[in-house]
Amino acid sequence: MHEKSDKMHLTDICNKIKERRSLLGITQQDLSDISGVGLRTIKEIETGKGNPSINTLLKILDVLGMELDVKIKRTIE
Amino acid sequence: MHEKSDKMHLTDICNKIKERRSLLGITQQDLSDISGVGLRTIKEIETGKGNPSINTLLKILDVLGMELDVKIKRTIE
DNA sequence: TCGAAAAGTGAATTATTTTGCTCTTTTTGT
DNA sequence: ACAAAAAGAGCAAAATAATTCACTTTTCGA
Repeated sequence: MHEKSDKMHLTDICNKIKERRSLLGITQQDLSDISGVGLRTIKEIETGKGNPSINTLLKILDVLGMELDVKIKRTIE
Repeated sequence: MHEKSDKMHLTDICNKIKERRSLLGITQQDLSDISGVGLRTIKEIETGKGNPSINTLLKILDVLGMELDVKIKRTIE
């Protein structure tokens, strides 16, 4: 249950990255060059096979004009 | 500029974890036991010396009743 | 349909996180 | 003030992320 919940979250993040990059019309190579994160690492993340460190994630999100937010869970928003 | 911005974000996250745990009145050891993340790792994170992977962060946040959100940056909310 | 660009995969290496052990320092309650 | 509990740190081993290089597959426009 825990594992699954974590995985879901992680894949959600990965999907958002992939979608956002597509929307911006840049390639994985572009994202790699600009963010300084290795191309292979970006590929891993976008195919849901990665477990990046926060710093790696932040570098990528920054280029995509996105940010990370930590908040208290609410059952009903 | 990039480094600093990233660091700020990371320390923000670390601080929120530390504060939230205190609020809940549990020890680092408790958090370690419940989340399954090593005590040393939790200490590292709370003292701002860590760069946890997403999975590690999610395990901790889950116990603390918190969640991660990825969103588009807005200059003015 | 073709060919080029982009995306995905395997293997090997390097870098970093995660971890436990031990010890010191700080905090907390009585 | 004292003792116990909790938090912070150094060290080294194990696990895993990050990176490079080479190759295959898929996507996409002319």
